Amino acid sequence: MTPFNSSLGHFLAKVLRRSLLSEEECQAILSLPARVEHVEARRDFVRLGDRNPHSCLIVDGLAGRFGQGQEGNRQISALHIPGDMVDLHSTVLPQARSALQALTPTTILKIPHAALRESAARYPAIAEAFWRECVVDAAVVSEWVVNIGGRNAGMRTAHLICEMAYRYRLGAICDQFVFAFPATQLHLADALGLTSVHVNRMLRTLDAQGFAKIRRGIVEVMDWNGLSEFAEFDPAYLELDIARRIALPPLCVTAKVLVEHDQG
Amino acid sequence: MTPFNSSLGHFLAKVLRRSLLSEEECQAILSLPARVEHVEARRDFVRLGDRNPHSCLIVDGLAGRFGQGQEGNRQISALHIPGDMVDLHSTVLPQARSALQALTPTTILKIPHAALRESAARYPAIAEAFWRECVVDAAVVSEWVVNIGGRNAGMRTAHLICEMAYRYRLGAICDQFVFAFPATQLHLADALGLTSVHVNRMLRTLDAQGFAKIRRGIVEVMDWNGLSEFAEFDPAYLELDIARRIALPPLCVTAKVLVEHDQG
DNA sequence: CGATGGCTTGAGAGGCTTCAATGCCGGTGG
DNA sequence: CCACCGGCATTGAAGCCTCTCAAGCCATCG
Repeated sequence: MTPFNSSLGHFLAKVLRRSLLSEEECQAILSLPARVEHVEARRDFVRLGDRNPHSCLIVDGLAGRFGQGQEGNRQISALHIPGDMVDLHSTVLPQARSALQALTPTTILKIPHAALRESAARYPAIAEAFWRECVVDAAVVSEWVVNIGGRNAGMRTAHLICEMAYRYRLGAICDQFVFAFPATQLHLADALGLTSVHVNRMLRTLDAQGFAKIRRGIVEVMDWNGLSEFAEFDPAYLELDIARRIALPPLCVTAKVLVEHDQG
Repeated sequence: MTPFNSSLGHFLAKVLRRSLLSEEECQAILSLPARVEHVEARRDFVRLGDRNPHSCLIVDGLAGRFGQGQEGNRQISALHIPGDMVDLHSTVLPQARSALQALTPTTILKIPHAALRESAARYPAIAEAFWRECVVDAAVVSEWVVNIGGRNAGMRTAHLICEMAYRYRLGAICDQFVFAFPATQLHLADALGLTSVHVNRMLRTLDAQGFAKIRRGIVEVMDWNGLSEFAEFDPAYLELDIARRIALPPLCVTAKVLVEHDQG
């Protein structure tokens, strides 16, 4: 199994939490053609206005979506972690309305729109799954509006930490844990609509309250209950367990396929 | 032609600016089954967590999407005007993650998911068009993040006015014009992440600068160039003219159908 | 060892909120 | 027809949250 397919497996794993696919449909996703590319930190791999013939899947690293705005005061409107298809929407809307930048050295997989469209056309369930992925992404952005518009700096920061924890760990949360999240305080500031100075102060507060701390790209959650309550965090919007809630045919058939390819 | 279809025509008009559909596909949309419903001001017609079997199209009035948050400090994450299918995403993600509330007395059209899914299944172009509508909605929300997180109160307010002007007039903008936008200053405050007191001051400033004023739900733009430059407004994200830019087969065939039904 | 990038901390300024009071307008009931 | 009432707009004053500016620190790396 090539490394391509194991990355696609990571993507498929997320998709399968939200959509039920047959073994054949899973195979179709796993065998999508793709080209690996490495992007150094601070470089845009999608620029505003670009019309690329492919979507990008994050294999490794961290990427930010920068909304159309002035150069000064850059605002990040989404953060993308490994397994995220950052660009899936470009399949139906090719012209990029926001830039995508690697925040750390990042590996991406470029998947041709033609191939995505082909598998969507051939398997309606895949088309629906892709559509649903876009809808979930939108729900996350929508929650960012609530977060930035409706909460103060401390809660905002805590909420973002909660979201990233939940996404990195695919919902597997206990009271204390650690995870890698290589964003700088400047990145956090751009994502939260704050200054890096103030983000710093909020992080020190969260640490002092015993909730969580960040050191060199490693987040250490010391009190998940306290943190998530303080942030008013409700993970429902991340929709990481819909397939189970929709509960049509059982997930095990497709899960088998997934495991094979993850270990490959 | 029933009033149902003329409302669907308004929706179709927006869709056709972004997607190219055959005459038959337009017909399929126009003949979607639907039920009219009137919602009084301040009432939720979709509550958090609801699993409705239909999507809602705004026929008349104004609706707001309220993100999941505490009751105090309500944050609006989207505003929806006549012709908007506020709920299209619920076709693939039935459980509502945000409440929808009528801000003024509002008329909606409830369109069964079953019918939407059926037409999407039968006409792949319709599935793609629906998917694209969701993606455009997401782009708008994304721009709200940039607006709220990255601009100060004055620019924020101006930017929202620009966006609503552009959406109400479907991009047909001249230097001076008037349009109805029945949001109160409290609604604007909830949408902008400000207090109504401060929104009021910003509106008075915009008026004093000769840009625009709002009186009793009527926006009067006195200097579009000044206003949109002040707000750093770039309408590209609203994607109101993609079909023309994509420019595959000409639009005239479908446009004819549309006009017939709009006048019906 | 200097250069670089990120983190930390302080002091002062200012943008926005909070609290509070008044005015305006349309709707309603006597 | 008029008085009252409720929701919204407007304005002022005080205070806090966050920004700005600035400096110093620490780790990493060539």
